[in-house]
Amino acid sequence: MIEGLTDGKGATCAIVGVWEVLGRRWSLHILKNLSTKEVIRFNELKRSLAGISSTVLSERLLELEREGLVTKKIYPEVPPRVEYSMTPQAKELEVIIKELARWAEKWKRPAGLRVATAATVAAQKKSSS
Amino acid sequence: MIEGLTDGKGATCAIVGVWEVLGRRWSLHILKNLSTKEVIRFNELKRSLAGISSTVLSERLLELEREGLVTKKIYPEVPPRVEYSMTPQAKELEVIIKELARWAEKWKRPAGLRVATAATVAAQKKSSS
DNA sequence: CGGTATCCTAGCTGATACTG
DNA sequence: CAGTATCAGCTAGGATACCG
Repeated sequence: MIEGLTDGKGATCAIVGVWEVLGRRWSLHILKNLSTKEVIRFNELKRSLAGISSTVLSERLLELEREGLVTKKIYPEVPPRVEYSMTPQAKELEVIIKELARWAEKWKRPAGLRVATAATVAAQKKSSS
Repeated sequence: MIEGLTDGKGATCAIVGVWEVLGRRWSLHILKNLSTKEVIRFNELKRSLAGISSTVLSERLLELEREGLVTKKIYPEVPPRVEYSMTPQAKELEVIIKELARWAEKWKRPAGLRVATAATVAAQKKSSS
């Protein structure tokens, strides 16, 4: 039984908030890139995420900040400088994500190899009847 | 540095496939409900997920099956019976999700309490200059 | 019972343009 | 540099209807 999700009563769901944010496109990649340096600036981050737009990056960062995973430090200079970094909370999360990555690696099936699906099973039964 | 994601080279990304599936709505809840019983039938599962439609449940289950997290067993009876269950792979994942849940619980901030955001920080600097 | 087929909509996403 | 504003396209998700 997985804790942290409701039993259908609509209660707490501690996971759900983070899950929604992390499930969004780019979130995980942003976190990954943040984990490579202590601090990182907006455009530096953007360059490292080939294909992301300022709009989306900015939005993702805001969401991550709201979830307490990212800290933003603004230097009131011209030109402006903003540095992003991971919070301790995010660093703990990183550990779990690494486990997840290990899990994914462990179970990764070679591309093209498919397990027998229910459809396959059904077909077998049908042809043998 | 989080492993399992590309370095921007477009390579492996073992996590990404699962992540896309798990990030979708209901996926986690389906997994949770599967974890409460050895096997579960379609409509039983549907009833336990108040609000989900057959369309989406079916879709999610197919995705989870493709990711190797769910097994489907079809009994060629009338009326048809289909049983879903978690794979060993999914049971290992469950452990990680529990850790994630513990993490979420640990860092959960009481509703309504907000950390100082960058906007707040900027405002403070501005008013003090 | 256990789905698929179809359609519709909200929201995410990204491109473009602009600003302090 | 570090964003926002605006708009357009697409897709995920859900409602409904139907089928083996």
